[in-house]
Amino acid sequence: MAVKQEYLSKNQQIVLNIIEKAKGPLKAYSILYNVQKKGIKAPLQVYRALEKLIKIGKIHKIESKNAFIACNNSDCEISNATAFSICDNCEKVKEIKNLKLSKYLTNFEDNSGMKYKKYNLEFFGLCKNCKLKQ
Amino acid sequence: MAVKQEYLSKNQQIVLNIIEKAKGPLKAYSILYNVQKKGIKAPLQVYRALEKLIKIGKIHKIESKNAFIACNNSDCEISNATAFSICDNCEKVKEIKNLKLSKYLTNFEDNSGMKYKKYNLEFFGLCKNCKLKQ
DNA sequence: ATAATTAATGTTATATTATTACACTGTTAT
DNA sequence: ATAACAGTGTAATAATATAACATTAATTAT
Ligand SMILES: [Zn+2]
Ligand SMILES: [Zn+2]
Ligand SMILES: [Zn+2]
Ligand SMILES: [Zn+2]
Repeated sequence: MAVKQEYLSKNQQIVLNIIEKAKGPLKAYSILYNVQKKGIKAPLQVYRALEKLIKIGKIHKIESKNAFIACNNSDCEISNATAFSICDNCEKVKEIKNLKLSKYLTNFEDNSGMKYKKYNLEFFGLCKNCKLKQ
Repeated sequence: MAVKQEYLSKNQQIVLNIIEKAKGPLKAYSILYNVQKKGIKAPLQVYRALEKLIKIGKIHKIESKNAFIACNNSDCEISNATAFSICDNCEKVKEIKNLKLSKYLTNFEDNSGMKYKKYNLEFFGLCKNCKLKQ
């Protein structure tokens, strides 16, 4: 399978680096504060980089948190089929890789027979750590 | 099955009414403008009502749109297990009622054996109307 | 019945998230 | 060389959401 080579611009690379280094999802303005030493000064520069990175599947937006996380799947094709687990307590977020799940949802037809070309699924609960501590 | 009776306050009822009458999801500030004649003056009054209505399952938040829609399921239990279809073109949103899907997701275990107590799923594609017009 | 507790309200101010508008630069295609 | 496109920089502003504080109403416990 031929993988499309994506060249990242300076700002896109800076933003991607910081998201990839982070332990959890980052918010746009937190990214901004962290990259100001690198010359990125304005929100828009961050948002533009985020937009591109999402488009090419390098990162995803966690919608319920307005935050951004690096893609955990080497397979880019799955970027229009995303699933996450989110801990209600410590806010830890993990991208779920599960072929059965993604197949099930990609092939899902609603009652009217309609199929979809993209989905985003967010699961909530307590992560292992937080479950133990209770 | 005993259904817990929920009494809505004045503001909650006003906000619910307008969301239920709407054809599609409403944004918080659009709700605000629409209820100012009824005496609700500030964003916080709307957000507080929304918070409560979400909690009791009368409405849901469409996370990818920051908008709010009335629940389409008489069964309140499903409010922690939500699925929507969203048209990329006309932005029409429909709550998906599908027992198989909700069972599948409610019972889903990730690779580490973890189960979740809540999920939200958003499907994207073209609705029937928009598919025809293409 | 009254005190304590909880839920809701009203209001102002402010924080957070995201986009519009405009001028400019560099790269690729014909 | 010109057009088309993707990216940049900057300022201003729009849109979404919450904090803080004072007050009132409704519910529950004694
Ligand atoms: Zn991914
Ligand atoms: Zn946790
Ligand atoms: Zn519902
Ligand atoms: Zn449509």
